[in-house]
Parts: sequence; C-alpha cells; structure tokens
Amino acid sequence: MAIVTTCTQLQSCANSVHRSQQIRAIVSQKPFVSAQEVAERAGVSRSAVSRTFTPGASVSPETRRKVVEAADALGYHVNHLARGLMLNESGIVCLIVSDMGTPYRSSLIRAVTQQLQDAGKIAMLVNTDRSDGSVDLALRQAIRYRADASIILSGMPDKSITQLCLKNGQRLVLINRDDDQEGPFRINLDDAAAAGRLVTAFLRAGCRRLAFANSEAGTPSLMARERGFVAAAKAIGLEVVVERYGPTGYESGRVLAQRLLTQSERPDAVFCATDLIACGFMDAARHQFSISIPPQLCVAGFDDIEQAAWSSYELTTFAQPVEAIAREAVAWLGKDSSENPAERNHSVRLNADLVWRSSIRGG
Amino acid sequence: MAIVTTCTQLQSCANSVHRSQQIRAIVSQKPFVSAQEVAERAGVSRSAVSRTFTPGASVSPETRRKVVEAADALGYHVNHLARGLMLNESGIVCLIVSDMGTPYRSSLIRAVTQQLQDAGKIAMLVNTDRSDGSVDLALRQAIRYRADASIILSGMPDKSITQLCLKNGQRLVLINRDDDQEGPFRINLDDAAAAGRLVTAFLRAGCRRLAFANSEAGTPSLMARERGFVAAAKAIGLEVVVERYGPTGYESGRVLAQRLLTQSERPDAVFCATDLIACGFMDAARHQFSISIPPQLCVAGFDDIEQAAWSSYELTTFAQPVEAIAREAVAWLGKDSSENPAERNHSVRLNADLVWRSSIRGG
DNA sequence: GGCGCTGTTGCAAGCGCGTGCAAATGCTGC
DNA sequence: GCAGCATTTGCACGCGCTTGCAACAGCGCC
Repeated sequence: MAIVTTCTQLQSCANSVHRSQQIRAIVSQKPFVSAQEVAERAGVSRSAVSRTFTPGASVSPETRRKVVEAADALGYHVNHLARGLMLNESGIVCLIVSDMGTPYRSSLIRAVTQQLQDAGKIAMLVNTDRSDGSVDLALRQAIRYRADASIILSGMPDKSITQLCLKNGQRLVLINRDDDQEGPFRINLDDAAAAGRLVTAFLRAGCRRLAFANSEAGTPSLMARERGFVAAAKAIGLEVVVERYGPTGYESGRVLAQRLLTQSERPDAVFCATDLIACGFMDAARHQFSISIPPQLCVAGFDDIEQAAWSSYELTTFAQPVEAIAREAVAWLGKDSSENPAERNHSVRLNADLVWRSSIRGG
Repeated sequence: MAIVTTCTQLQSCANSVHRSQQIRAIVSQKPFVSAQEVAERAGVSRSAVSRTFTPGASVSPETRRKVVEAADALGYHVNHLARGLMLNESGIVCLIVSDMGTPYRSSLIRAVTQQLQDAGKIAMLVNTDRSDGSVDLALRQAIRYRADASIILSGMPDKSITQLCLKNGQRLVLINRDDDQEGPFRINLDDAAAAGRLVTAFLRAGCRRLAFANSEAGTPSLMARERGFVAAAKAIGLEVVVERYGPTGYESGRVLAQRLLTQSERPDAVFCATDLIACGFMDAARHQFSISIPPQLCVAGFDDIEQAAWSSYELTTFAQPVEAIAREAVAWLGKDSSENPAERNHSVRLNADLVWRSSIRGG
C-alpha cells in the first residue's frame, strides 16, 4: 500500500513538473524565488526554511545559518500572501479615506501608517473620493484581501456591510464617525465640550457677537462642534449666528465670510468648523473687507493643521491629537479580541486641546 | 490503480477534516466563507464557483445564477491572497513615500490611488519617514506581499534592491527621482527648462537681482531647478545668489528669507525651490521685513500646492501635473512587459506649466 | 442510430507556506 | 552499552484558489 501511494505520488509529481513549467512559461518569465529553492541550495528540507523565518520555531543554529545564507544569496523573501492564507492573518490593514489631499487627513494617514508599520502591519489605502456607496465598495475590497482590520477615516458604511466585516472576523475602527453601531471600535473627540470652552475664550477677549461658520457636510464631528458652541453661548445668554455652506475647504471659508461679514450686526468672533474654513475666512476678511484680525475680529478653527501656525494666520485652534488617535487605533488592533468580553462595544474619547495663537486677542 | 489512488485520497481526506477543524478551533472562531461552502449551497462544484468569478470563463447562465445567489447569501468574497498565489499577480501596487503629510505628496498619492483603483488595482502605502535605508526596507515589504509593482515617490533605493525587484518580476516606477538605472520606468519633469523660463518672466517684471532659495535636501529635481535657473540667468549676463537650507518646508523658507533679505544688495526676485519654501519666505518677507510683494519683491515657487492659490500668497508657480504623472505611471503598469523590447529602458518627461498669479508683477 | 461538434462541468493538481506528528539525532547518566 | 530524554528534522497535509484535461450532455446531420 505504501509503495503504491508513493507510486501515485511520483506520477503526479512528474506531471506537476511538466505542468508548472508550462504555466510559468506562459504567465511570466521568472517568478519569485520560493522556499523550495532555498531549501535545495541549503541542503535542508523546506520545513527548515519555513521554520527559520517563523519566530519561535525550533531550528538549530547551524541549519539557520545555512538557510539564511542560501536565502539572501537567492534573494528569498517569505511570501506573505501564502503566509496569510495559512495563518488566516494577512498583516494588512485597510485605510478608507476620502479627501486625502487635505492637510488634516494626510497627517492622520501619515501617523497611522507609521504606527502600523511599527506594529509589524502594513497599510492598504482605499480612496473613496468618487461616488457615494464607495465606502461599502472599499470594505468589500478589504474583505477580498483578507485585511485583518479596516480603519475608516471618512464616510459611513452601511450597517449590513459592517456586520459582514465583523462576521468575517475583520476588526473595524471608526475615527470621528460618531455612530452607535455595536462592534466597531470608535475613536472620537470631545468636539462639543471643546467648542463650549471656546465661548469663554471669546468672552475674555471682549467679544460679544458670536458666529459659527460651518460646512454643509453635516458629519457628526462638525455638528457636535456647532451644537457645543451654540449651547455654551446660550448658557450665558448669547445668541450665535450660524451659517453653513459647501464642503469643509478653503473656498467655503471665503463664501462664509461673504455671508457673515455683510450682515448688519457684524460678528466680532467667528468659530470656523475647520482650519481650512478659517483660513479662507481670514483671507476674505482681510483682503476683501480690510478687517484686521484680531483687533476687529477674533477667529478660531479646528484641527491645527500646519498652515494654522503659518504667520499669515497664527490661528487659534483645537489640535486633533493625530498621534494619539493613531496609537489608540493600532493598539486596539493588537489586542486579543476575546480578552475583555465586557469591552465588546468599545470606544474612546480623546481631548482636543486649544492651541493659543494671535487670531484671538488676549490669551 | 485508480481505485487505490481514490482510497488513499479518501483516507487523507478523512484526516484533513479532523485536522482542519482542530486548527480552526485554535486559530480563530470563524474564518471567512470559502468557495467550497458556496459550491455546496449552490449544489455545484467548487470549480464552477471559481469560474463564475473569473471573467471570461465558461459558465452556463443557470449555474452562474445559482452560484451568485448562494454567494451573496453567504457573503462570499473571492480571496485575493489565494488568487494572487495562483495567478502570480496580486493586484497590489506599493507606494513608497516619505513626508506624506505634505500638500504636494498627499495630492500625488490621492491621484495615484484613484487611478490604480480605476485600473482594478489597489495601493499599499509604505511610510519611509523614519530612517535612511528604509526605502530598501519598503521594497522588501513590497516583495514579501508580491506587489505587482512599486512606485517610489521619495528617496532612492539601493541599486542591488532595485535589481532584486526587477529580477522578481516586479515593475518599478520612479517619480521625479532622476536616475540612470536601467529597468525602472522613470517619470520626470522638465525642471531645468521650466526654471529657465522663469528668468524671462522675472526680467519682464523688471527684476535684476535674482536669488534662488533652495533646500539642502539635494534631490535631483531640486538641483535641476537650481541649475536651470542659474544657467538661464548667466546666459543673459545675470548672477544669481543661491542660498540653501534645511528640508523643503515652510520653516526653511523663513530661514532663507532671513539670509537673503539681510544682504547688502537685497534681491528683487526670488525663486523658491518649492511652494512651501515660498510660503515661508513670503511670510517672513512681509511680516518681519515689511516688504510688499510684488512691488518690492517678486516670488515664485514650484509644485502649485493648494495654498499657492490662497489669497494670502497668490503665488506664481510651476504646476506639478499630478494627474498626468499618475496616469503615466498606471498606464505603464498595465502594459505588457514584452510588448516593446526596444522600450526596456523607458522614461517619460512631462512639462511643468507656469501658473501666473500676482506674486510677480506684470504677467 | 451513429458521428462529430460545441459548450459545461467536475476532477485533481499545485501555487508557497506553516505545522502536527513521527522519526532521527545527540547527549547524559547509570 | 543502553535506556531515557530533549532537541531537531522531514514528511505530508491543507489553507482557498485557478485551470488543463477529460468526461459528458445536447444537438444537428447524414
């Protein structure tokens, strides 16, 4: 019986050599070097090669030396696709982002990719600028590549898709996407609280006619900032003029300035929902309306993008703790899922610290 | 013989069922759904499922319907890791980048990822901010994940590594990394020529005392801009004051302003190697030296980042054709490698068009 | 009815890897 | 010298997939 088995093995083996050569000739001239080839060159078994590159496996120093030698003579690199197939763990983490040319987004991507790499993982980037529903498409892509996790920086996936991801053992992180779905790990800022604190700052600077310049995007973070600001103002008996327009960019800031600065009772303090809006607002205020900031007008923003520190703006703003966000996200990915059954539905809330610059007088 | 073979097959099959259940129980509670399960539910063979999701394969409409139905009842998604293993083509393209929080870099990343997705590929992002040699590490990572190609936006890999990539059938694209290596596809700008054209523009604006504000980074693009500018000036008998400092960011611009604007013969036209440098330069010139731009000083930059259009800068600058760069890169990836043997050593040079804004008088 | 042809389908092999199991090896202590 | 043990090694299997090959079904035509 054993002999017969060996016989069929040999037969199929002979077949395979023929087949694979044929296929290789067709598909590509020279595929990547495999563990098999390394094993042959080192005069050991393929398992020995595999074990050499598997941390914690049992290999004698002598064998390891031979393998390593042969490996980098041939330029061998472990195939992470195959490894992922075996281990059911690809090491890939999918970042789902729109507007990634934007300063805040790109700095967040930078921080996250760096942290992922430090944790031995790798980022796969999916751009969801195009249409709606593309967040769902992106998550499907993540499933196809068997990403260990997906981190969503923009948009909001359909509930059915997130359930699909979770059912497939994919972990999900939502950043600033305030949502009450169970399952995903959610990282949020204290948007409303931060915005509330700003009212006091404006008051101390002697401002009384407050305005809020928002985008029409209507994401939870933006709305929380608006709510927090308006509520805190109302609490001390002040009304806030709220204006909303367009996306969250520079141009919107200019338009919002047009609207807010042409009112009969011109505001003396404006909180812009994002720094980009604030930059546009300030530029329009200065160059079109010849208003000097701060004396005549105080402005604050949110995100603390690099440009906020530029001396043309010197913008007082709330800092997005990008490093902390990235750290939280990656740390959670590293955690054992079954660790804390009580933490099934987990989320974290981080502070946005106010960075004082001269766009508000006093301080 | 056939019977005996079947027998051993059955035996090993029985083993396998036992083993795989055991492994699954240990490794993870619930793996992704496989083609096997879809096949069983649809009452067809596993090959039928595979063919259903392979474009151009022969499946009857009836079978396809049954498969698709079962597939999305179970939430099945083709495993691209396994598919990549078979086809020797992962669909992954590796982007190797440093400073990706920077406006120019992030907009390039945006364009490339979008184009890749349109071409049915997916971007893997590697951050090389950390140490030197990390470009090599990044390329090794690309090899491990069997990326079909790597696109290098920053740094310069060691020759031995690029050779390794090419030998492994990986395609390589170098963007603005002027280099004479054979093999990689190189996309470059006409940096020197563009810079040369700027001299004429400055002249027409009545400037005579030219300066070039460069970073110390010394990348080929930056040096080409410097060379082109200096050469064109010399050609018409003008000397250029060249100053170099630090990285290519805003802060360097400020320092360079300190140096160039405190000279006895203050320049009346400054070409900054990047827009970020230009922004820093302009801010320092205006706010520290109270120089008004353009009357007293003309400034130009390079990249046409978003901030260059902001009304605080209105910077005349050369536009990086990011969309065209991305298109060229992705188009080349799609090409059959054996198509044009003469084009083995291929490269492309794109124009950087001058965008006129008010930081230079006249126009 | 038999034949050839076309379009589908299932079988089985193998992509490169990790790993349980059993065999082999080396070493200690009596 | 040999039992007993610890360590290392090789074998073989399967992860989920694609695909060549052969078997097969359907069909028109002589």
